[in-house]
Amino acid sequence: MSSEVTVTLGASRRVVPRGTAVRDVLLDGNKRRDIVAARVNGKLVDLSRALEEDATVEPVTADSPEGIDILRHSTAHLMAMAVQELYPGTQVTIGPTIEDGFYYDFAPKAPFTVEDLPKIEARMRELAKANLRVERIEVPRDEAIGKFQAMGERYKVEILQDIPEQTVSIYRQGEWMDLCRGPHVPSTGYIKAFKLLNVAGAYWRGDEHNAMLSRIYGTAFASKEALEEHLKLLELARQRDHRKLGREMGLFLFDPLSPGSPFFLPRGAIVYNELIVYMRRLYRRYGFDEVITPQVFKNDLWKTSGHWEFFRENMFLTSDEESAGAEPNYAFKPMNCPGHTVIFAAEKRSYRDLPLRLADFGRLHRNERSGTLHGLERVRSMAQDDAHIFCTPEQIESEVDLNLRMVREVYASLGFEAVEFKLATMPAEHMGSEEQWRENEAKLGNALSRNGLQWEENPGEGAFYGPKIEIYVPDALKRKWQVATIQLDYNLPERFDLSYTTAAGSEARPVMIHRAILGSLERFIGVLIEHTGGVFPFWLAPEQVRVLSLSEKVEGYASEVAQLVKREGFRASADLRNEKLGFKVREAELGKVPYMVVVGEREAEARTVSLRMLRGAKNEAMSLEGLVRRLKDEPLPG
RNA sequence: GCCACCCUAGCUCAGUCGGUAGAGCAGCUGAUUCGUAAUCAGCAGGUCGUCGGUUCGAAUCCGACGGGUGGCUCCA
Repeated sequence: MSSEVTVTLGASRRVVPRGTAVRDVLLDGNKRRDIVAARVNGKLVDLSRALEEDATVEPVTADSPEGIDILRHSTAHLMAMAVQELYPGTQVTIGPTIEDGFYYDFAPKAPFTVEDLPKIEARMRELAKANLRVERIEVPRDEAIGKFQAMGERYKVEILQDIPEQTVSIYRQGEWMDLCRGPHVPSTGYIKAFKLLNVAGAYWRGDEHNAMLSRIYGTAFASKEALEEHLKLLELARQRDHRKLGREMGLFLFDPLSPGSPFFLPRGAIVYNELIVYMRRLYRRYGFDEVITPQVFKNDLWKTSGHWEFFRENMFLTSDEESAGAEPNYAFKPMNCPGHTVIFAAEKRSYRDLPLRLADFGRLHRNERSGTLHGLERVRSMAQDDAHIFCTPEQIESEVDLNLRMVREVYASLGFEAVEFKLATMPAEHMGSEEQWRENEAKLGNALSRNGLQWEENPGEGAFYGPKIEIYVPDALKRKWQVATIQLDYNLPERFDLSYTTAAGSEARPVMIHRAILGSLERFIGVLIEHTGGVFPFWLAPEQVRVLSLSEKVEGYASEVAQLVKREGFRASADLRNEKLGFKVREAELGKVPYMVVVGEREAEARTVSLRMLRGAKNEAMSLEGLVRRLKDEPLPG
């Protein structure tokens, strides 16, 4: 074995003694704090890592995606160190980086509160200033177990026991150490721009049967400026919160008398109904038939469907006189599917009837746990643009394709770019055989790939009756919400003993596909508000045109213009109040009315209007016919 | 449901050490008749989320409950 190794650094190549630290070839004596780690033969390593073989070495800077991740992870360690110093007896668990930051879960003697954060932050700053060396130590796994056991860190011991490798790495800074894969920044002085954001409860390993830990969220950036910018962005996102905009724009409200169930006000109901109108147009084109089905069903239906066994916790139960004060004998529907099987089974079906696509905007009620409710994005009362497709096994692929096309059309026309596709696979609690599940998962995965869509697996997240394609879009704070879904189901047809007559005259079992494109209209509207900042496309705007009169003298003309626009089928109003124009413009801007039509004596005289578009600085004079033409030219999707 | 926090006028928020509440906006009334993001003045509006406790006295301290916020979990 040679005592030297060849290092490739960009275009140059050098020979250095074996065991030379990455830092020495990369920094060459320069004090550069922007390089936090290195990539050696493609693997991320510490700057202190010794080169033991020929290698290509690349610097990882703090502002690169990998670099910022390392910086945040090191910040999480710094936080854990500060916490354990300040609160002796607190155990550490895990502290990963997440999008835009990091968190660390602790098992403290008493849960942390936000008041603890400044103190922890202050200690972190001291520790950063001390510029402690961050050292990687590799030890046999069993030795590490003994070490952490001695430290009383039973969560770390549990983690170690699940690690298959015989050697593990520990990172030490000062007296403090933590089990960690690394890499990390060379010393705590690298950590300059960070902030602790909030505290939250979190179960150990995400399982509610386990202990409740105390989680602290924070973030770190390569520079103070980048941190400031991020905090500003968070603030802007809060401005776009659909709950805030919904109240300000008069779209909906919530009342403690029905927690988690929105009241859509006249303006919000317009958005709601226009979305339904849009979907109905698509249904005609894509071949769906709309049905209207009951709100409550006897328990027998839910017992047959499996909801009684798998979904009862989430159902609102109710009774009629037959229950005679005993157990509730009815339940509000949480899903439309069982009701649709009733329609399918009501007639003798033939292969000629398939695919049968039944769409339903029926209201659904789900008793979601109180802590999960979140504005319009998680509600207890909702309607979906729901449909169930009954088809032959051979039709599955073309039906899934049809719905994927529909998903793409809808999200493209509404301007959503960040759409994520996932394939949710068999959950622990499920109906049907594993073999059937795997086969169906493959079918959905193939459909996604066939349609040229990027997708990831979401293991164990399928519905209890089948695997599903889930489509996610983000809200203002980048939280991802599932909107559309396409689910394969062999189980309900089995449970309801559904059948159709084949061409050969035999009886066969249909397959059901559950699907929604917008998903819950409530959630979709919530996400749409945040996506658009409340500035809806023209066709969805609750108020499309507002005529602003300049003075009492033109009241009549202003009303006439508004009437004309209304007769043409647009949602319009006239602001005839005795207010200054600037004030009326301001209110229309805040109300996000796309067309502001200003009329004064000049316009009344010439029978014209002065058009000001929302967020548009200049105004345009035009005839009444010109205005109507402009409105009619506004695009309508579908 | 669990952990932390919050709840004062329709909305956004002040309210010191425990001494029975205050602003801006919105609303109402009046004046102003106005050219592209806030005209002026006056009036009215609150059992301080609810219930209980501590105290001579509670918006303020403690507890329970309700609702909400951020997470966990669940899920469209």
